[in-house]
Amino acid sequence: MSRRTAALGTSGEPAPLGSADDVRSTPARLVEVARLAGVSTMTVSRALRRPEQVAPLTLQAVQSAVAQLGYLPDSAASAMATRRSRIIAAIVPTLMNSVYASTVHGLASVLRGAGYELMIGDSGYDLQTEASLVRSFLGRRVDALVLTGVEHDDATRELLARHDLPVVEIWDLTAQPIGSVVGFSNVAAGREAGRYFAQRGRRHWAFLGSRPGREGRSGKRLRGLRETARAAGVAAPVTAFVEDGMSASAGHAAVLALLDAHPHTDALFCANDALATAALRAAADRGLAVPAALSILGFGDFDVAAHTSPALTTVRIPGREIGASAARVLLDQLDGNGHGPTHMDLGFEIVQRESA
Amino acid sequence: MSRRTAALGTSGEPAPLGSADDVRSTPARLVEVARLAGVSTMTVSRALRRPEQVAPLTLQAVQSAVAQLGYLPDSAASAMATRRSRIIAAIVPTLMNSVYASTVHGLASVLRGAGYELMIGDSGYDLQTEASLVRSFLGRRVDALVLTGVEHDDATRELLARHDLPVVEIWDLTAQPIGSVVGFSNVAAGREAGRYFAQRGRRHWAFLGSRPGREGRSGKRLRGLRETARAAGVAAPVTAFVEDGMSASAGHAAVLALLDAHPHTDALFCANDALATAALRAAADRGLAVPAALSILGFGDFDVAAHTSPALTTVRIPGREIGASAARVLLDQLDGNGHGPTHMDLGFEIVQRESA
DNA sequence: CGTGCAACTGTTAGCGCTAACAATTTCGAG
DNA sequence: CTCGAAATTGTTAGCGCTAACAGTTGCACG
Repeated sequence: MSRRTAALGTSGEPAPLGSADDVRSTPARLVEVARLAGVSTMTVSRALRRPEQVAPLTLQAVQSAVAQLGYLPDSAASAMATRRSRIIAAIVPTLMNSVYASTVHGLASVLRGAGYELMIGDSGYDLQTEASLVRSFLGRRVDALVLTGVEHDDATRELLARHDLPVVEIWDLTAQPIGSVVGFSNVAAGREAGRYFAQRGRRHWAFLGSRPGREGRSGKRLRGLRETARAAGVAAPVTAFVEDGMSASAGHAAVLALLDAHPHTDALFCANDALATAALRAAADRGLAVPAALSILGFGDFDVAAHTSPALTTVRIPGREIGASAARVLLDQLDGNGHGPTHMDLGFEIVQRESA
Repeated sequence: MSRRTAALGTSGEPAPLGSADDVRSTPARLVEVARLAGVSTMTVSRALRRPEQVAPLTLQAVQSAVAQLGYLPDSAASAMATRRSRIIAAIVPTLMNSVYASTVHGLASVLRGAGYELMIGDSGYDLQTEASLVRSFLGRRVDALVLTGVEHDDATRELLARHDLPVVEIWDLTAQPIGSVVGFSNVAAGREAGRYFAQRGRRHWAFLGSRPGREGRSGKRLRGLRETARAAGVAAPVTAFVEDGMSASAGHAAVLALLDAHPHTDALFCANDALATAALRAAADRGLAVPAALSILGFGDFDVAAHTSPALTTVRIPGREIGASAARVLLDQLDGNGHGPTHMDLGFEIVQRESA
């Protein structure tokens, strides 16, 4: 795993800067299309948005004028007039993680298909950043908002209370949603992890997660694990926490400490696969066979999970489906199909590979 | 690597849907703030955007009115009036790949700091999709555009010619840029890969990439590799292509075929780490020791690269820096600091791990 | 051959903000 | 004091589009 700069390439192609030799004025407006087609602006507007309301000949005239001028409707102006921006915003903790990336992808593809554009913000797992993103998005007059998680800053809640717009929280469930919820039960995932350990005769469980400030998603998974421990009659799981839930080095150190303090540990549930990967290395460092001596169960089914050795057994979350469903829920509400806030549990799945 | 559904969780919390008990009218407008502060709308507008141009007492009155009403400026209206949307759009091939995700992150953080919002589109490596995204973004009147790669559909070029706005192409270099370019030389990267092989005494090179329709980034890397082969006096590299450049299974099959047809191959350069990972498995299937019998060099330094066994030696691209620099280039142009189109070569770096 | 209605097109007003300029106030120098 | 420039505030006129309503036409029907 050594890392060395072997070469730095900055040679290559030359840098002449060509310039367009194409003369053209300012982009066309609706009026100009109208003038060229010999109709009123309103007719052009209609021809573009509800062609069936316009006489075939007129339609044709408008279309050819549009083509000739290369007219592109100004959606900002349209947004002003209709008070609908046709923009939906989503805030995820990070884009670096492929699971959230698939959620975003699911959102974007459904929304784009319905003529909406997606605006993405990444909060870096920070609730204040989230609040400031929400503020900025509301200023942009987005038509709806997708938030990851069910924990939010007071400022966020206040803002959302003032601007009543469809909101969907994803990646978790809650009894007090802001609007709709599309996710899965993190508590149930923790319980299922426990059941998985119990079935395999594991008696000394441990949990590795990010420090639970308030009860975040990681904390809920721990709660579920604890519940199962109680029910199965095994000791309460020992815990280790890291500040930065995605830091491999911090995770590695935390696991070493945990294994030294609790040498009998035979099952470890990690709040995400980045931590699980670190745990794998820590186990190797201590000479523990995985899964023979220690079962390691990850969370998230990150890209890396299939490529570690041993390959990670992990909890898979249907990220893409969450995004797609959230998008559909919002579209339903926006199209006013009478749908109110929705509650969807999309579940999860334990993907068994080698580590547990 | 077996994969089995061990549990499907859909239990958990109940689903009561709370509703806000908070009465409030429509969100506040500039006029209302003005009324409350006892000044004209223009003064409020100024107080918000150029506080130094407003008398301290007035400023205070405005600020308290803003706070009291929870006023959020409508940036859509502002965009209309100023003809600046303060939105910049970026199109990347995919968000699923962490290298593009870091580019997006670099873009977003610099832009957000300057009061711009980023709108993201993923083209799925398809030039027509890119064109339709460009069309949609231009309709949104984005202030500037970031495109990945230097190959574009004619429709894209035509659209951009009509709407003259700052454009930056990233992740490659070219002698005929649309506007600015911030990237690295894919040809040079290929050449460097060859040099790396040559230094290690490899004589039978191979290349695995996506089918080069026109000459894409993958094709350029191959070209560089070929040039070095010629210069180093080794045989031209044998090649294998896959349709979907990210498909592990297709890559796996292609490499098996290649190794069977050319058993002397002792060095393989893959156009990305997903393919390289597949190659690693194919080599194992054929009982080839990596890197002793076969050097495998990847591209991209994906998350997975450090976790394969053997760990992947790969070409690292400064994705985040590309994004951040592209953002700065655009901001410079937008702020009219006299900067014209820019050409930046950010280079790359071979990260030596174990596979080559 | 007038009437009524559907189909189509046009007119008016305004979405919420800001550029550009006009008006007013302030204040120090002379 | 008086005057002019600087500082501060206000007025007017849109940005490019569309909702809402007001024509206008064509045509079936009695």
